[in-house]
Amino acid sequence: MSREQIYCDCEMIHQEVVAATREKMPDDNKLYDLADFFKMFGDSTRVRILWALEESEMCVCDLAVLLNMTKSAISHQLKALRKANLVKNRRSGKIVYYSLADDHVRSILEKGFEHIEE
Amino acid sequence: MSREQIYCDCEMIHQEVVAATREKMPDDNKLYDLADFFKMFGDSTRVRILWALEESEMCVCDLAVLLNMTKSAISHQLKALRKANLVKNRRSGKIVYYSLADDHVRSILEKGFEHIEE
DNA sequence: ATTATAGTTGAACAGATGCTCAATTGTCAA
DNA sequence: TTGACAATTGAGCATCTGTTCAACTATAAT
Repeated sequence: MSREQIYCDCEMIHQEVVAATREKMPDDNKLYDLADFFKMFGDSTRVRILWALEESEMCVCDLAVLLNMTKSAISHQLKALRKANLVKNRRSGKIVYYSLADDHVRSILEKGFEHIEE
Repeated sequence: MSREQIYCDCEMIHQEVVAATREKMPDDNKLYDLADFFKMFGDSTRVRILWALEESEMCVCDLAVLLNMTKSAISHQLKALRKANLVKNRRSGKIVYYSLADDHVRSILEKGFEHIEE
């Protein structure tokens, strides 16, 4: 009994299409990583942080004031963004400056904007 | 007492930067919409559906078989994708065919891929 | 050393999210 | 009109996620 019949209570309607697509699809693990990557853009706090850092390097306090949130909340989100390699930081005395780590951020944000503007 | 001091227990470090960024930032509601849009790409099931539909139009059964999931689970996600204007559908008899509704999908997926491939 | 401020961290909690399950709708064929 | 199959829907449930809160570290100034 094939793997497919475990879940789907239906006859396979278009076998060739499914088979061909299965061939062309990237590996599942790649697609999980891709979803995790986009998850970073799927929260308004993180999107606003990214948009802000697009304008200029900023410290945690700047972002907290700008977004009207606690430093803690911002810091937690910056940690997630750092883990996803979307932002990087440098320390100068007591202050930690964050900036974008990736050139793709702007173009991804803009592509998204194009969509919702329609 | 200004709006900012409600939340942030710190002195504003770089007032000009914050003020300038606030000017340039899009409206908050726009950024919430943007986050909601990217949320659609932030789940592996939906990403796999989008990737599959990039190859070819498919019915719910095809997708269920391809992704090894129930029709119900697929249908729920297709509903979300439809609501976000990312997929459209057409009925032919008992079968409902889904396809991409937006040209941006491919380029957004590819931009994401570029990032995680580094 | 003590104090103050920037930033980080982990636990806890509330709300969001994705799947399952059962019931239902829509369409076609007998 | 009855039965079969594609698809949808809503409730329920378990998990994930984002914020708060309190405690902590790091750095600089007095």
